[in-house]
Amino acid sequence: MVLPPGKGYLRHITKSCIFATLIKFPRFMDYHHRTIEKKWQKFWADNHTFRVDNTSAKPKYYVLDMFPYPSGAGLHVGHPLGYIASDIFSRYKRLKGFNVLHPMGYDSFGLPAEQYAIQTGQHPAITTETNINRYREQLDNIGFSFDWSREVRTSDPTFYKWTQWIFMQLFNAWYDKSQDRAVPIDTLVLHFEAQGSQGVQAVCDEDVRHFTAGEWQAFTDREKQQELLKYRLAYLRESTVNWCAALGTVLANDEVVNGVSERGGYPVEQKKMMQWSMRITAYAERLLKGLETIDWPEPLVEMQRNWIGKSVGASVRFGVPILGKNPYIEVFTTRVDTIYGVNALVLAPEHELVGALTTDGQKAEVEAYIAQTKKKSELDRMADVRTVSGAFTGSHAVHPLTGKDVPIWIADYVLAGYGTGAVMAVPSGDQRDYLFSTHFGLPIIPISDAQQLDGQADPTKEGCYINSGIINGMTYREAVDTLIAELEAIGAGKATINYRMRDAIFGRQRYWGEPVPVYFKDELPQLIDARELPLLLPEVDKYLPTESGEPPLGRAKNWKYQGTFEYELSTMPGWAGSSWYWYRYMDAQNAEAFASQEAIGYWRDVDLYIGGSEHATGHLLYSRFWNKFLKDMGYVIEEEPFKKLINQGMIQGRSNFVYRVLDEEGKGTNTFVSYGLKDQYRTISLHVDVNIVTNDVLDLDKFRKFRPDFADAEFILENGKYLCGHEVEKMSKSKYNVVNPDDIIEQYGADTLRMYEMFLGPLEQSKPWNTNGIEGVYKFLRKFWKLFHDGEGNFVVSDEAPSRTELKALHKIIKKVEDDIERFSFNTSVSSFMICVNELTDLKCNKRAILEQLCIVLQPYAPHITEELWELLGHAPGTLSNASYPAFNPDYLVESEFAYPVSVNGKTRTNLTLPLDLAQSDVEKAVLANEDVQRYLEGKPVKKVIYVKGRIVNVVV
RNA sequence: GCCUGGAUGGUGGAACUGGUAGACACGCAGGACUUAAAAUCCUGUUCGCCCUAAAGCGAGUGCGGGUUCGAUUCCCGCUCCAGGUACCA
Repeated sequence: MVLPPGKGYLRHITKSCIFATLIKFPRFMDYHHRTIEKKWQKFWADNHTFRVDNTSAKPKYYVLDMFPYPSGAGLHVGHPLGYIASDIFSRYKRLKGFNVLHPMGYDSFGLPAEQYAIQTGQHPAITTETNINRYREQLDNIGFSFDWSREVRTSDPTFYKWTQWIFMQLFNAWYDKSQDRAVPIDTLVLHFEAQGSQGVQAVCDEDVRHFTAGEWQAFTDREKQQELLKYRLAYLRESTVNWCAALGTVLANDEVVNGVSERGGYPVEQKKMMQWSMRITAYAERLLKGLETIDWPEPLVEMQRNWIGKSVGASVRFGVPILGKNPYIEVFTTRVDTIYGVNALVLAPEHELVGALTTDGQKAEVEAYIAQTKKKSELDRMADVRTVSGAFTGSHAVHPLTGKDVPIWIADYVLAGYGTGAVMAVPSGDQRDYLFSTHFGLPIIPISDAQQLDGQADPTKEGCYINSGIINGMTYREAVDTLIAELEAIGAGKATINYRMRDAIFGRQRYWGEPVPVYFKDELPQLIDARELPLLLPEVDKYLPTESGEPPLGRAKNWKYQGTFEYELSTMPGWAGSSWYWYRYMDAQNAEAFASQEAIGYWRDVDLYIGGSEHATGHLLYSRFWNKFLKDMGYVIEEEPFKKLINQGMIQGRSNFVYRVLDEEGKGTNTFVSYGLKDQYRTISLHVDVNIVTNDVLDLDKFRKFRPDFADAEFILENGKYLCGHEVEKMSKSKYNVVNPDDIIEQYGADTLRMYEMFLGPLEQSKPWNTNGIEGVYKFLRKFWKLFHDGEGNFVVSDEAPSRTELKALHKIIKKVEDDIERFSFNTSVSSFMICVNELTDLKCNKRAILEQLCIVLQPYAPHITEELWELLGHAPGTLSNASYPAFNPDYLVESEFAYPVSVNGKTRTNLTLPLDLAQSDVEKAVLANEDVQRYLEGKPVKKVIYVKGRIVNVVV
């Protein structure tokens, strides 16, 4: 007998079936997933089956999952999807003879634990530890082949020591454009000492000073440090942050919704603060170029490209005599060819020159406008994107080529943060400029004979230029080259590349993160001594900002460097630890380095990385940046860290509903009507726990226990059942649609869960979780188990030589699974396993030669049941994990004949079995001789016979 | 708006290079075994028409066109859905 899933064994032997049980006993050998899975999980852990060495004669393969943040809610059934896929791949690669690194760890710094600490006073380290233990238990239940000896936790001092160490390397480096790489800051100091700032090609702040070697040497130490900070890759910068006074903290952009804090709804203001930043813009071009060398999903590559946002154009200086010291405004344009169509310069309202440019007469108007835009940005500015607004400053600039006066305006359609925060308005070529000009009655000058200006701008590059001075009559390409040359000659502009991406802020006014290994001396940041790493996170009395508005670390008592100097009080952002963690797995215990050169030399990069696409422009960009930096400094080898990347789809929730009948007054009654009959009543829908619903049929007893007020619920059934409605929503507790993998495993086993998650559909596709259908996979495993057992449940395999049909079934699956795994099509493998086992069941095949090989092929998907059967087959326990994937022999699949579908004019009419080695003329003869074919030809003359060997025959009349 | 995916039975999905659309499952219907249930097994299941049945006919992969002997697959135009992005000069 087979035990009913999910229920206690003895509890379910009712009186009436005890007799039957006694007769049929003993049936020990039934598929009993709970004992089997526990047994093998313990065996793998006790024997360190999946521990991997950093040396091997085998080729290396590194399979990485995006590590999780251990949240208090634990894993739901959606989380392991990617882990299961990567585990199947890892196990497969091991069978294929690779030395596979497949580790797991925790991204354990983060906001939720801190939030919990603020509310309860419990130290985030304790919360985190508890959550990690829960995660580990859940992960272990699924039977992953992780090498846990390499586990990392970003919040562990032995880990964040190296995060801090990398920060120090970034602080001690600058980007030399002449070598196109980062180099130690000492080289810059040497340059300054020898030649001053002359000839330095750096990615740096805009306000760097120009000085001679002598001047440099005469600088005070403080001046030197101040200047160097403008070059460092980790540097301090005044940045605008979302400051929420009520919460006393800085919020991330996604914590601000409609101008107020997501939590609590408090007002948020833009505040300037000194912040640590990372000069990621130095790597913009390499980050862009690298995308061509990696095998990532196209949408993700596209997202990174857009994020980096490269645009090629020119910067042009318009002279503004009244400005005095630097008498010009610089604009960036991708269409320098339209420069003769300029009718105005438009600056962002926040542009730093607005004050100086505003004449007395326009002052009131400009100030009113600025006030208006400020208010607007606090509200939802996106809403009225198309409203044209602006104000004239009263000043004029000089067109660099025509010498004519160009009025200077401000308008909020120009963004302060992009380019130079100023544009040259060309209404004939740019729709925004067009709307602006028509609104304010500015002239619109056509600049090309191909332009059609019927109520809108025409950005065409076709035709020849008109009204355009030195480029009149030229085409686009000629015009651009001519203009750039001319602008350069007169010192009014040059070809420029602009990137949308900006330097990343690298500080949070939070507690639960890595302390920045910096202290302040004379208000200048200094690194602590590397030997003092890690700089431990100090204890605080509360996890809130101080009364004076400093971050929580300001509360730490006696927390001073060498007892004197103030430490940096902000901590690192969430992405710090995750920007390099894959290297730590290579050599997780190393106390001397973040990983040894030998380990890095062996593992090099991640061959396969699986994770969600939500990290497209965060983690995946920062990681590539840090990796390139570490490579520049000679610590790592590869330019790109993740060779191939796959996004697993999101698993959404599938909610179930019951329908409560309402009485005449619209009040809820105690009666619930089944889904199909609900339209006959006035009802209100209520979420019901999906765990008490099977195939949309409600378990009435469980429902009565679901909530106390349902205890006496009555039902209007259809066909004797209560059917629930359903809807796809986010998986969340409040919607009662969370499915815990532990429950599934208890009922059906980990092997079933693993296979079912894969069976659900293509890995990359998002889909709702629906437990309907899991029975099919469970049945499959029981059928597979039965192949090895007789009707009495005794393990019986035969040593007889397999038949050709049996060998064909086996080799079909060997080939199919190999092909499927290589292209990450795990769902089709599961189907094929089912087909294979169905075939072998029909053949009553229990031959060792077949079943042994099948165990190996199935092992990556269902590791527990296969290990058990492998042992029963007489192999040493645990050896299945290191078996060799069977070699595919195409001979077993060769067919001598094929049942051709025969179609007439493209419509399939009949099947005809013909030898495969028949010549085309013989095929035609055979087909045309066929009765069915003749019937469809209706005596019409045959024009042509299409014959594709092994595929189809098509008769055209 | 723009970029990127996607749309196939009652449901999840399959069809890999243009070659038998709906594999494999779920669900449903019917049957066998059973006192009964569970489990297991068998049969059927795209839709419509016709029919006692067998068989047959027609339509069919979001919609409309096209290329081709042949299109879920390639091309053009559209609709809807999902994700990303947003006045980026």
